[in-house]
Amino acid sequence: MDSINIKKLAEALNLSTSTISRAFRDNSDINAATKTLILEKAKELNYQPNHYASNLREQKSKTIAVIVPELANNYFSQAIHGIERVARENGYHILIYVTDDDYSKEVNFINHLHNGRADGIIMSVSGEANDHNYLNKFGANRLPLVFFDRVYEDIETPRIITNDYKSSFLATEHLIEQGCKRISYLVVNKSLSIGKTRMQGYIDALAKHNLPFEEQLIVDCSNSYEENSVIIKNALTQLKPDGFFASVERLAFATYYACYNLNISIPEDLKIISFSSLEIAPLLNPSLTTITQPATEIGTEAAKMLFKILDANGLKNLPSEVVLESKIIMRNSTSNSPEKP
Amino acid sequence: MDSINIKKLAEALNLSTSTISRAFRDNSDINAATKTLILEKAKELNYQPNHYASNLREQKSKTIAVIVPELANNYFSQAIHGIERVARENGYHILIYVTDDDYSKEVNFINHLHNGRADGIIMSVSGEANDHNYLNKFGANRLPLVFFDRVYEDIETPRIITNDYKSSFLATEHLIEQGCKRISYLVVNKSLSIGKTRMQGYIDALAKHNLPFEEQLIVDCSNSYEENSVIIKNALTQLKPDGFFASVERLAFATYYACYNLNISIPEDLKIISFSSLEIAPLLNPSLTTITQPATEIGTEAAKMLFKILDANGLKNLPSEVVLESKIIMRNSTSNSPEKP
DNA sequence: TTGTACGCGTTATCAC
DNA sequence: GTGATAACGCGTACAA
Repeated sequence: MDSINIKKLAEALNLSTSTISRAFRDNSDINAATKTLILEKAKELNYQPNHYASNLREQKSKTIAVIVPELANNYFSQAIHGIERVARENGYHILIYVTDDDYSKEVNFINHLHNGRADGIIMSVSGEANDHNYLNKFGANRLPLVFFDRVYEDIETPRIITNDYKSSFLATEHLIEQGCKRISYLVVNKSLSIGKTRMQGYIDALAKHNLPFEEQLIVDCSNSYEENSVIIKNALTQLKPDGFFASVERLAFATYYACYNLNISIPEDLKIISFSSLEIAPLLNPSLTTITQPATEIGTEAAKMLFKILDANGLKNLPSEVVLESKIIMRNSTSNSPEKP
Repeated sequence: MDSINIKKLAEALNLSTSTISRAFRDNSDINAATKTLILEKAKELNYQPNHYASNLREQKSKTIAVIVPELANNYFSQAIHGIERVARENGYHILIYVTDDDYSKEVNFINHLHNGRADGIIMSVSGEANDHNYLNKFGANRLPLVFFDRVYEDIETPRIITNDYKSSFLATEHLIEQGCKRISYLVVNKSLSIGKTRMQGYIDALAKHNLPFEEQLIVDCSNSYEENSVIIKNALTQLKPDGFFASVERLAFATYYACYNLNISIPEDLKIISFSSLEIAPLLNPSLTTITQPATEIGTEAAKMLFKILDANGLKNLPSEVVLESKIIMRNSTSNSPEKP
């Protein structure tokens, strides 16, 4: 491996390594002429300062890590896209870690990242049912951390979230206004904060409209497509709901399949509204009424927040929470007079 | 910053840094007892070897970079998911770069990556219309590189692709068999290899079935949703095709919207088949007939290929091309007797 | 404005 | 089996 380094470049130009180094930083004084000379030669020889050496020297990595539960989900892809853009604009790179909703992977990732590999972490969490204390053991050495969407309530760190309670309330109210009397709430894990918050909106909307709340109408689903299929079919046949409020888009899709299967027609027999970032929700059969979160913007804001923390460098009068607005977009899956769009 | 390092850990245990270091590698000889002692203390003090120092020392980063044109696309999300899994299993991390189909960004990313930040690159290219020579200037120092899906034909490096020609041929034939006489081919950039290959399949299938090939039936679209909307509407009204073969899923979606708008009914008036990795294609209205690429598997194979190269360490009798099979899944958008599924 | 010299945290080599 | 030491490539005091 005869790759180029600062020393060789220095020799080639008959200069010292420090001068070369200076040519690549903005702060140091250096003769403009020598600087251009160096940069030219560097380009010619394809030299770039070694990232790891710089990092070691400067004790920072210009890298942020992004941890998400899954990737095959429009919401997270869009969020990452937002993060990537902001990161790049700031000269940062992003590392991606997928937990597959596995708490132990999350813990592993976080632990490993504390070896200097990243300057900060943006995470949507996976282990709400578990112990979050692993995040505290780093003490003051914990990397700057920003939560988005799925958060640990008991961990003190900035978070970017959406107004889930209000959206859920309005979503449920929308179903009620469309005539639903027996609305079921589909959730992946109702003990998770996000599932809980959304459920509370649902419960309160029922109460406001004097509809009884039945425990059994809370349908707790899993992460497995097959299991959900069974669970949802059972819910449909046994509970006989006339409305579904899905807390996650995946559950709406599973419901569509189940309804096709059971010959239940949406929206005549069952109306459904779902949290979803799917851009082609209008193309579904029937088009799906969604609560759409500003996914890209959430990513953007999360990244901006992280950079604020990194810039602040200890000063801690930062906003601890940013709440963005989701939008309810009404379509045929909750319509009373569905027509082809 | 009083973070822990190997020296402090050594002091805390009254050992030398070398011994500590040994405890963390698998190869070196070390007393089992001291090793467990060290690992325990390390855990207690939350010590991990600094990644950048190790990298500097070992001249490798245990990191691979993934460059994709876009992220808000099921295909690439799934591919990245596959890559991430394999990388993690090999103890590697992945950096993500999104070019937004901008050639200059791609060049920038590649250049920057050659500073030691990554050990290898997996890329789906963005700049086919441009000069690919920038990849050659690194000479023997070029990082190991694997292309997937979108490749530069003139760059010699392993690639993971799908049998696009055959799929396209079969897709077109399928439309013909369903009774289409006037099939239009929707492409984003017909000069790109992927657009070209798919087009050739289309052309040859027409020929086989004695259908005339008309230049104007090749509809060249853009990356802008608005522009495509206009282009496709024009194509529908002016060319009056009875079949669409979309080389990219985005164009199929745009067609759906256009047809809703123009009151053209799919599949009665227009049949459509598209390359797409959308998992909920069955839920569209009507359900979309797709050529589905094994996206996750492509990612997996690309990553495996890269690791093979990294392991081979120069030995170059590696397969230069892996071709995976796409599947055509027939649904209602190309059906002659559509019924609700 | 430029050069010298040291150290960032780690690991490989060579002693012991 | 363990310790001392040099080197990885770079950036910055400090000296010139």
